[in-house]
Amino acid sequence: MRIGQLAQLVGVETQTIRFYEQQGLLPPPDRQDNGYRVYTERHVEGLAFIRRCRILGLSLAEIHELQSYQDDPHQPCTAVNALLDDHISHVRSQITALQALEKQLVSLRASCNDDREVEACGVLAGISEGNMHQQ
Amino acid sequence: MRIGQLAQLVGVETQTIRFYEQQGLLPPPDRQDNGYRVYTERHVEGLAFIRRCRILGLSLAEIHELQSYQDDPHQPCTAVNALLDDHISHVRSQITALQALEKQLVSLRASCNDDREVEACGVLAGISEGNMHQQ
DNA sequence: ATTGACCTTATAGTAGCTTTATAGTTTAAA
DNA sequence: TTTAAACTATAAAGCTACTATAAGGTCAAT
Ligand SMILES: [Zn+2]
Ligand SMILES: [Zn+2]
Ligand SMILES: [Zn+2]
Ligand SMILES: [Zn+2]
Repeated sequence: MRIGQLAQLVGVETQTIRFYEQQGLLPPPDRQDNGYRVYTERHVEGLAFIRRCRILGLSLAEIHELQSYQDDPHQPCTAVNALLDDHISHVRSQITALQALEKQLVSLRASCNDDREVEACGVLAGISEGNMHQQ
Repeated sequence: MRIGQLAQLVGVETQTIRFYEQQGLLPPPDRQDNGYRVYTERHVEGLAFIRRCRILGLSLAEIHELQSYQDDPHQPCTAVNALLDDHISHVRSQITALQALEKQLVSLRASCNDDREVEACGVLAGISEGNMHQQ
């Protein structure tokens, strides 16, 4: 199968596939005489794996790490589990930070109703005053 | 005041100040004969405003928009409030997405205890199987 | 005279693609 | 058969918000 078919099958753009190949996440496929890439079922699986990892928010580096574990299937899987644990705590701290941010934004927004002039806008005043606690 | 003093006062790096100037967020200051930038109190306020906006998660484009409102102080402030509302809903949708993600990751993690081989790792199997719903 | 701290510009790197430019190949319609 | 659409290729730039590096000019003190 050629790159366009693979792209459609997995639901990515062709450039993304070339990009993953360039980044070492997808093995370089064979080429036809005209230089066109030829993909196999293993590439479909590999690409789908990458995409599902991306949907889970894993970075390309983390995906690369997972792949290296897959290449050595008789190791204990503690490292895989640890990678996921790290990622989960990463996601959790993002959530916490965003929730604090939301609170701050909502209280800022509450300091203005509409029907004012910019000059007297509670939002702009709130930002300009700067009695904010970081983070 | 020169760029280093401004940087220290507001708590950013000098390159960041030049970057904001280049991006049109901070007005170009006067120069000494030797080419050194000379800043005034207005630059201090302007830079502090930018930084507080950044802490609130506003993009440079959004900050630029806010500045354009400030330049026209007798307009009604509805646009300012609307910008903040948009930003809040943006933040909220990020939170929602991350919470869904966390749930997915936690359930994936629960499908493996340690003490398995990579071959049998519940996490890797869970990703490879691909019975995930997007987003 | 030379060290060190400061300033200048220009350029590249970060993440994960997307977009653009330019060009060659295949396939189908006219 | 010609030609146009659709596909492929590579290389390079663009996106965000900086950060880092390089190579050099300026200034005060030693
Ligand atoms: Zn992660
Ligand atoms: Zn307002
Ligand atoms: Zn926003
Ligand atoms: Zn496991």
